[in-house]
Amino acid sequence: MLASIDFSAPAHEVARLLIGVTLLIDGVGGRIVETEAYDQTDPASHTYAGQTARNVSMFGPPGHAYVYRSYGLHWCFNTVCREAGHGAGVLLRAIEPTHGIETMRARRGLQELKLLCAGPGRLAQALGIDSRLNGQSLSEPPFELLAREAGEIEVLTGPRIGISKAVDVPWRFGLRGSRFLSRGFAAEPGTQQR
DNA sequence: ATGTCGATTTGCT
DNA sequence: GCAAATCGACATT
Repeated sequence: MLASIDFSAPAHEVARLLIGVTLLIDGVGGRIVETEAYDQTDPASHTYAGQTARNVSMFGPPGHAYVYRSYGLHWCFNTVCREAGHGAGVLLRAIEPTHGIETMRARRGLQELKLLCAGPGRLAQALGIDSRLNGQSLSEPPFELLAREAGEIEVLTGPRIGISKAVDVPWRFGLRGSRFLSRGFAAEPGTQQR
């Protein structure tokens, strides 16, 4: 069943809606368990200072991909939010591997399931994400978004990771109880730290 | 279990 | 020139 996400909503709402949704690229991927929201009013966002060659797709239509290179070597994957021109998006930080696990293991050169997609760079490597996908629509191949199963899920929130500005904005979201998070949430003792 | 360091693109917010 | 929405290797406790 296809997921119907309203990507024109504010980034922090979309970030919450995406938890539990299954993302596949060429049939490979899994259930989204961790996201972070960024928007143009946010000093930690790539779009804070306006449009540049790197971030153009974040100013494009919602429901498309923004892919950028992090620290010069990792790819990171975002979904663009709000109406075109707002420069808002959601960073996918962790996925629970469910589809094409052997493909992901091969791409990552790694056996351990827990670390296959636990982190934005790892997730991008496992799903084969690179700049070719930048600006592409998420409602067309190779992308597939499947609605989460019926029933309640609990979403945790906390401060975002790896930034030095707006560190107190609680725009990191995670699926409670998942062992596939990139890190635990402070509010939830008992969840792993790594 | 925790620390530090290197790889290397992008924009200077 | 330098910091960055990161990760893995290697060192030390």
